[in-house]
Amino acid sequence: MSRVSKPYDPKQIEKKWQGIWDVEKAFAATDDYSKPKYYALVEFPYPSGQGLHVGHPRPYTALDIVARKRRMQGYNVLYPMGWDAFGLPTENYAIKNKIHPKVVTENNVKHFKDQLHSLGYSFDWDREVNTTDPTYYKWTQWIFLKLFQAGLAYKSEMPINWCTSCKVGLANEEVVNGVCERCGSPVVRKVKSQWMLKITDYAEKLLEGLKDVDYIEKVKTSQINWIGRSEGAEVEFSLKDKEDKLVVYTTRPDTLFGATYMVVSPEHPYIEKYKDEIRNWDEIMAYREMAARKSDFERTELAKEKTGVQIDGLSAIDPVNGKEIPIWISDYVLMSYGTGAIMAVPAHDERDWEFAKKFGLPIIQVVDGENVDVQEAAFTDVATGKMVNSGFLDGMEVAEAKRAIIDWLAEQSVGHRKVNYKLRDWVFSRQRYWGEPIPIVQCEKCGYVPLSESELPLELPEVDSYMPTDNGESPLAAMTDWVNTTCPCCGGPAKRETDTMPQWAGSSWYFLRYTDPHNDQALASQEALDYWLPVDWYNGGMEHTTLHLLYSRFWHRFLYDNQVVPCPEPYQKRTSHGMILGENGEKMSKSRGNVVNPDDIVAEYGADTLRTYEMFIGAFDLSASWSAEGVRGCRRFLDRVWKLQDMLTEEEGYSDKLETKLHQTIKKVSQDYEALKYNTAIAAMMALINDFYKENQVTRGEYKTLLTLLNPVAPHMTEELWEMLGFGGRLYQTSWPEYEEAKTVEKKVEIAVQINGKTKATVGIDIEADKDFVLAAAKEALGDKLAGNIVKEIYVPGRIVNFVVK
RNA sequence: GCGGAUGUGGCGGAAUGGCAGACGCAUCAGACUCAAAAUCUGACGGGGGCGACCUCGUGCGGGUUCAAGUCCCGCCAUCCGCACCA
Repeated sequence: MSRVSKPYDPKQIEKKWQGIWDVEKAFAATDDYSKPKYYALVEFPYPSGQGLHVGHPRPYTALDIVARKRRMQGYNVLYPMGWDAFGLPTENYAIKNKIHPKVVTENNVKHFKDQLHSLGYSFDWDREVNTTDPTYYKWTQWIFLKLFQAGLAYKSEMPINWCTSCKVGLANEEVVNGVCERCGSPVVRKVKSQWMLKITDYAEKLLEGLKDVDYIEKVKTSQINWIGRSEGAEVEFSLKDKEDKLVVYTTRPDTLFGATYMVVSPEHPYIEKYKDEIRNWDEIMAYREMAARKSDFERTELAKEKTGVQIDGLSAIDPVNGKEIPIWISDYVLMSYGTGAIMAVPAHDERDWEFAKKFGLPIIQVVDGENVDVQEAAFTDVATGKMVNSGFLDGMEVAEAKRAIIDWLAEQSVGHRKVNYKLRDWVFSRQRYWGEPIPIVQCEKCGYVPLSESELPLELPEVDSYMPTDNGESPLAAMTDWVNTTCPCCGGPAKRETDTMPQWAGSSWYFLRYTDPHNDQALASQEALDYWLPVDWYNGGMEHTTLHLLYSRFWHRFLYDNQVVPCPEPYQKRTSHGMILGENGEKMSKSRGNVVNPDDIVAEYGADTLRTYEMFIGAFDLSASWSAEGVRGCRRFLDRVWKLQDMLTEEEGYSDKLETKLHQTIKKVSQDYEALKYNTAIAAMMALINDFYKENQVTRGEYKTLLTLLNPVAPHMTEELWEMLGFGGRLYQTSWPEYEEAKTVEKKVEIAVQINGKTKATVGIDIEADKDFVLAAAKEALGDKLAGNIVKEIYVPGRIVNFVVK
């Protein structure tokens, strides 16, 4: 009892246990497929030159807790880690410092791995993957070939950001306020032929698949909105005195009688086609050039002043009433959504209304409602309005009118029902060096020809310069002896594709590789895929909710359709973590000077403290600000757990006084670990040890339970205590503690006694007490305060009594 | 603009519609110490009262309910993403 423990020394303890776990291969997933499996996954990091950020350990610790708990519950757990190592920053660093990106990557990976290792994660390091490893990207290329063969990869003219001074293509991120980040010169959109993946063919399947998975609601909503399914109609407007039709997509075909003009995107092909008949060509070209300088985001901003130019020389005919209406160009219409042309109904669409007001175009009301004046504001309510000025639609409700007009359009062969998606095809080409080569050659005779599987991996050649060439081609284009090859089809001369794949490629299937990472015959064996898939729990950042999550679901679904993987959806459950901000509540960044390095925290307080703090910092799915004081508080908690050994008694069971509390804590911690509520789980353990301190004693049974519950959060110190105190075996191999529901219930409770909902007294009762007894006790407790007529008596067992008094 | 979220003490944050502020931090007081640190114990939303107590209080304005931080309607403010950063 009076023994004084040696001080808690995380540095020595953590190193010791990390070594033991490595030697014992404590956390290796086994290939014993008869055991129940659990696949926990966190997004693998991009190994940047800055090293680990304190944001990384948040999700890694959270799922480490789940993985460790599952192992203690008898599961065969797969909790892997790897490197998403292709990418722009590495390439830019390599260019600047004249070091091969492969070397930069190797160094960064080593640094990251050391850092992660020092945090004691239970990753199965034997299954580490790296997207830049040719034995890995062989299969990335293999999947691309499958997509190509299925007709889902195609070439298309797409705009890239083009720096007018550097003469290179830029990523969106490298364009700041319309100018090049490096040199400050204007950036324009330049059209280039690029590889595209037809993710739009999978829009419906990707939407459907969401019904069967357990994603947190906001993630599901984001995916649904990103896919952006809408139902409407495609309508053909004839060009006056021309054969061609101008096709528009609209969700409001019911308002066709109100169309007073049309707007096409400045890039619309008809502008070129009818060049000779356009009388204000110079004006049109000037506008187009201006639009090319803006991003889609800037172009479609509603708040901004509308701009546009009427095409002088072309006009359209409204199919419902034969009226001739003018055609304008404006930058808020994008070629990438719908058909690149819209019919404008200013009376019932806000953007059209603003445009019409600015340029004095007519506004014709076709839906009527109460107190509606379309000259004052657009009327967009579809639920209550009735059709007017619309010929045969007059008097119908909007929904009814939609159906009627679509039927009519179909009868007249000038339109049809159409489902449209906001989702756009995936631009899969990058004019960069540090990415997977696209395994395609272009032959003059045979066109685009895929390499055969036996030629994979197509490795990146060594080049002298990683700079993109000044004609917008990838650096690979300068490697003539690599580029010039023979056609696998006809044996004639051919050229290799010089664009590389985007970083998204490698990360779209990495979770499959973890199941069987060393397989050289397939991306993974059928048995491994059948056993491990789907991923049971995948956690990642909100910033990956739309792109990465959707891209990887797309690839997975495609592989399922091709019988490569056993299930249609890759992830059974998806959660998201919040960001960790600086002490000042702002995003951590070098320029703000508020960056915290996890290494410093480990050195000063230990990995267990860092892990505990990051879990305690706040609600897991919300952003939270760093607090140096808060870190110290968590270290103090661990110190208090450590010093409990001085209060240890010989008893193996729970003390009578704390038995209920122990059962409650086991229940609370077990449930909270599953529900992303790590902060309240830790709070519950803090409250428990506060009770031990009050009693100034802890039994062996109680201490064992506490150490087991805390082990997933603070694995090193709990394992050390377990060994020191001779609790037997390894803590990581111990089973998870059980609780009895009946023993979590407090026998005596204090309940609130209210009058008209305001608490006036409290009364201690036995939980078993019946209603009449409790009401009587409550009345007694209130005494004189209970005056007037009791209208109603409410008793919520174990909670509250409320008297409604008049 | 489109989409997603958030708003509770001095601070981070707890609260299946049922006693708002668990747990932690900071602060203050006490114990220990020659002293400090560390540690242990206690107090800790605002206003009022010597006091058992009273009263106000969860961004703002309404509403539903015996009872609202929680549900509904309307605002305000802040943060994040937007397809070539990952």
